[in-house]
Amino acid sequence: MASGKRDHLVDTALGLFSRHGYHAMGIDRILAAAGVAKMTLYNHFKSKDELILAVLRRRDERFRNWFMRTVERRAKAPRDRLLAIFDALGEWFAERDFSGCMFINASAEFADRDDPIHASSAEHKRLVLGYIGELAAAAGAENPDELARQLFLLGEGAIVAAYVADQADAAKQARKAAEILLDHAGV
Amino acid sequence: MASGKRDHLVDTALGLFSRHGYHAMGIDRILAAAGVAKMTLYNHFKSKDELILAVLRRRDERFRNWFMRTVERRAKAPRDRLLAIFDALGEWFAERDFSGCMFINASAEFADRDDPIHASSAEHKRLVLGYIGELAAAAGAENPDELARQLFLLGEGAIVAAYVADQADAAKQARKAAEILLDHAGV
DNA sequence: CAGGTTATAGACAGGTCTGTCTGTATAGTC
DNA sequence: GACTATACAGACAGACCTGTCTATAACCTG
Repeated sequence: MASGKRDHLVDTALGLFSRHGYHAMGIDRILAAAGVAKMTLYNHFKSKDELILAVLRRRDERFRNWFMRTVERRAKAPRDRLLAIFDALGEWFAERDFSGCMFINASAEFADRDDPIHASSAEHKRLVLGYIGELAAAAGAENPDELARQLFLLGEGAIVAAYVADQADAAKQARKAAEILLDHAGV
Repeated sequence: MASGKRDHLVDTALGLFSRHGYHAMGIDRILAAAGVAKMTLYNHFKSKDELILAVLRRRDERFRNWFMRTVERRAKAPRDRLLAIFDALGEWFAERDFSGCMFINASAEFADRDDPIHASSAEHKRLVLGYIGELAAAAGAENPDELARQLFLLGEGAIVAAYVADQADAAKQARKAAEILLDHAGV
């Protein structure tokens, strides 16, 4: 094993940062929860910020894998896959410990656009948008990029509505709006 | 004057929390920037959290005033006002020190839904949604509440896209999508 | 001018934070 | 069995945090 400890540390930190935020969750509590010594952390990471970056990389990888798999499992037809985006979001929002999007939350805490943590969050959003763009292209939309950006806005809006405003059915509303946009885009 | 110091303190804190986040910005820096003594703060507020709540109340009041005034100044016809929502957002995003939505950011840092700060953010979003609902009703939409919720999602999505993903033209994209939804709603 | 309110500066307590250091133990490899 | 890498516990430094306290100064109001 290259480093089972490192993996375990990142996993533990992922859960705690997600539920409590990045500044509010201290290193010591993460270490205690993971059962790992402090020097092990600083052996693998230069700083807390680097641990956060590793957490975000893992979250990006896991989330997008789960998201794409769920969309493609739930629907086969290209148009249906674009709608399944919102079914997947609905699944996510319904999780018992749903704590919003780790990347939106990270950008809130690391406001400087040049901060690597903010930049990493931006990159995640670009990748999600890119995936929606692929789906839109596969569906033969007239302007796939534009359609993708509009569906992306609905998705991000749904995340905020579900997390901040506690609107449990935000994903359903977004789906209804998406249907109208798909009709209009000739999909 | 009941308390010019208190007002000034809240204003200063508003700017600093907005630009740097709530946990990252300490009381001492706020006091130094405001030129106010610590005891003055704790004379007016029981704790830092109460200062944050006062900041959010003021931000809610100012933002919604500005938002409604801008929408109603830019357009007179009901349908145009629903679209002017996104022009107003575009204005906001273009401000030099645009730092995202203070309420979305507050919810990110105060994750517990029972936290008064999170609850206050939820209330702000409900009020914004309510205003859009009024505009949709005035425009004679078939289902004004549903239309309002969908436009609200586009607006929140645009905020995230502009702030997290650095999409400067998010408001324009949201406006295009909104036009399609308005057509469909018979407005 | 007197009295009370409100502000001031700044020390202080007690806690928490990140990051460093020491010395020990465990486990795998030559 | 010796060597090396990795992990351990826990003390520690130094900074920063919130919130309290004291003692003094300014400013209205009567």
